[in-house]
Amino acid sequence: MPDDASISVGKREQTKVQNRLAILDAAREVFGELGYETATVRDIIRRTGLAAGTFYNYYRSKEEVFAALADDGARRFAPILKALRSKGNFDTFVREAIVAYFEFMADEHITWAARRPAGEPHIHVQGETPEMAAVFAEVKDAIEDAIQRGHGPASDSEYMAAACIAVAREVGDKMLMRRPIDTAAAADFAVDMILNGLNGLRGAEV
Amino acid sequence: MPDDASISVGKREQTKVQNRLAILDAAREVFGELGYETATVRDIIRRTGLAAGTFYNYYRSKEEVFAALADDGARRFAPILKALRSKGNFDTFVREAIVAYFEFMADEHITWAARRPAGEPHIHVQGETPEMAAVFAEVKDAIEDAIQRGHGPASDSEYMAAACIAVAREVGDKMLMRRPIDTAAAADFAVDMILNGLNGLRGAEV
Amino acid sequence: MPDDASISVGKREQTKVQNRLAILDAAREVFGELGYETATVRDIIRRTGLAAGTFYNYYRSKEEVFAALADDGARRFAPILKALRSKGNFDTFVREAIVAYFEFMADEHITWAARRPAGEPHIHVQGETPEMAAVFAEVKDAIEDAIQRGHGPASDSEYMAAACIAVAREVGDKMLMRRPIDTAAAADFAVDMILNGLNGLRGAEV
Amino acid sequence: MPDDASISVGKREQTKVQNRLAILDAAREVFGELGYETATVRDIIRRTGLAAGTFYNYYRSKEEVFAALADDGARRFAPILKALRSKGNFDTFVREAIVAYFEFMADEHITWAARRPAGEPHIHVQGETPEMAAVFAEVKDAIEDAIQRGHGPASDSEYMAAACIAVAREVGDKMLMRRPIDTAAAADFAVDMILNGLNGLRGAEV
DNA sequence: GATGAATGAGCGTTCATTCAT
DNA sequence: TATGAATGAACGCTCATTCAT
Repeated sequence: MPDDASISVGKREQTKVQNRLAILDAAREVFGELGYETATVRDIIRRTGLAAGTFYNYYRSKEEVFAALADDGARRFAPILKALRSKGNFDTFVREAIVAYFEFMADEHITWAARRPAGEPHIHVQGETPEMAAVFAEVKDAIEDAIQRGHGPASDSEYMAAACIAVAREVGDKMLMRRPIDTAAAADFAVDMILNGLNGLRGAEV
Repeated sequence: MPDDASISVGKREQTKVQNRLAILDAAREVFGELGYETATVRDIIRRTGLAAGTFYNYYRSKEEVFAALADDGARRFAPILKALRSKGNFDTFVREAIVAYFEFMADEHITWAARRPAGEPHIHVQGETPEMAAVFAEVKDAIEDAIQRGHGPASDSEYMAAACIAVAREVGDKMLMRRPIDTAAAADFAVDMILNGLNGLRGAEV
Repeated sequence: MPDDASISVGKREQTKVQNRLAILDAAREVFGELGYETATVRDIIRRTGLAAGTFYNYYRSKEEVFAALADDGARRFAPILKALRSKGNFDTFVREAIVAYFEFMADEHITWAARRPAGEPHIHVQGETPEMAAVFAEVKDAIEDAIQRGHGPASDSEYMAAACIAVAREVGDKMLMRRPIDTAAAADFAVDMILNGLNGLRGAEV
Repeated sequence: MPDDASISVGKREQTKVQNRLAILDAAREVFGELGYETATVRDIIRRTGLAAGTFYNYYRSKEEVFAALADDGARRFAPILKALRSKGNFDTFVREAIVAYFEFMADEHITWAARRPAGEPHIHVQGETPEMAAVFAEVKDAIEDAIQRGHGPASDSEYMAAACIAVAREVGDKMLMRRPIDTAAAADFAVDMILNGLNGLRGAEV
């Protein structure tokens, strides 16, 4: 028996975390490929190679895996964002939040940028992956927060937050579909767009 | 067999178009109420009062009705949009497109603004109704078109279109959830946001 | 086309009633063999040879077929019993009720006397078939009714009804297991037992 | 390893019997609360706090625990009954057997009188608890035995035993549902009913 | 012997789709 | 063509049972 027994873990625990991860990974993929609604628990377990019943040793439902995934994403992104909220002016905050968001997406995208079943009427569903949704919600909170604390323009704050998020999200999505993925350029664009609109971008007019 | 069959379209043809319409109407309602994913063919035919099999004489699947609905929406909105493309400068075009879009949405929204299954992890799915999706695509085409013909700022046109659309869509969605529905205010906001960004909206800064 | 079309029925209707009957028959058998609790919807449909989904075109659940079966049994036995309630004294009533009950059982028993899975701890479950249960309830009502109307001995009527039923049921069960089935003898025994007890039966004592 | 292992049964043996008892107790409760059919092995082990697999070190199936429970009940009741068989005449035997049976039931009933799932088509299933079933079987044996040894009336002994048991069982069941539980009154009734029938009970006739 | 995760059959049910009428 | 019952795959989920630890 090894004397480092204290740091080792039983094989059982090992396979347990492996399985849990396998399910999470499979779920991430499946949600990404099929969308939350379409995805089924069976799709997920099928992909893990585990038995049907095993899924329920880890999660009680599709909703629950989804939540787990979302928590995970949020947990990892939240501190990044939180660090930004306090310092600097609004413009800076926006820029840094966008940059953080885009980089986070770029890091993670391999998983969730997966193809969609082509022919389907998928209608522009963004951030379908739970992590994305969670990250998205974080960004949104941050922006609304900033706006409400007066660090942003005094306009219809709900519309503003919605618009900012929308731009970040869409541009982020497009960014991920290009090769190479250029987060800096995308962030530049998104920030300009958010802060100054199209007119801030243009050299030539009609 | 009635002898007046000769003076009009055959009864057959009549009921044929009636049925087709009934299915489309039912589908619109059902998609609006349940969402595309959740809606089932059964839900649709149930609402028509027709027999299950009859559905398949008109459409081969849920996807197909969806597409038909989308075509319909697009067909009705396209001319509106087309009228705008030629005249005026880009700013005007954007404003008018947005206004047209918002008004179209407001007119139609009764159908598709219907409740969503509340507790669900719904994640920002916009334009769930086929007409909306189609209208959306039209707007997008128009913007990209304008941009590419030089009637807009010379920047990354894909990002630009995406961003414009994103703002229009999100703000439009939010608009529909308020009472009263104020398309003018929403359009003002969206246009300002698109053209000048947050800084164009603000009086006070940090 | 036959001119007696008015009395014929479409082939569809025909198979519909056939299927409904097939399901009822299968259900009766299955309940008889497995018991209500153990029986599954799938057991029932499996026996019909129909597809799984077909069951649900006829009944919404196991409970519902059960109820249908019970209704059927009760409907057929109730008039027999009702005819007895008014006339005669209590002894006569008891005798005739028992006779009616036993004969009814004997007529129907082929279905529900079916074997039970031998090794199971089945614990003396009588009348497991819905028809039986229904018939039983009828008998019970009749007896309680008679007792309460004073046509019976003034004792604890609940105990009395329970005891009468118990004897009828048990003796009836045993009767069905013998060959040939002798309803007269069984009825004689049961009536004597109910009216006079063991001492009424005996010639010799210890 | 403790050196006091020698002075008592091994710890192993101790926990072994403890576990066995825990399972039996849990099973008794569960059967009482849920009924034999509805109860699952999982229900039983859940209640013991033991691991799922442990169950199978003691019993191979639900049926087996049931049998064990029944044996237990029978084992405890058998001597009581046996004491009665030899002495006295048949009437006395019947009375004493019934009294013993009713008192045994009343003593134990806390466990197995537990609620049944109310709305269910439960159909008069008696003696659902294994002990009850076993005790019941004992009584039945005793009666048949007495009858066959000539200590009872010379009639159809199978019918007689069945009828006696039936009365005892039903009246016993009803007795347990009343408050206060009056074993004496119930026994009086049952004995009169068994020995003299309804006519033995009655003051007034039709 | 105790553990408890894995297994996979099976359950009730819904659904898209077919096809005889 | 319309009908609507039949079909059977698939779904979410539970369960008895096994077996590596």
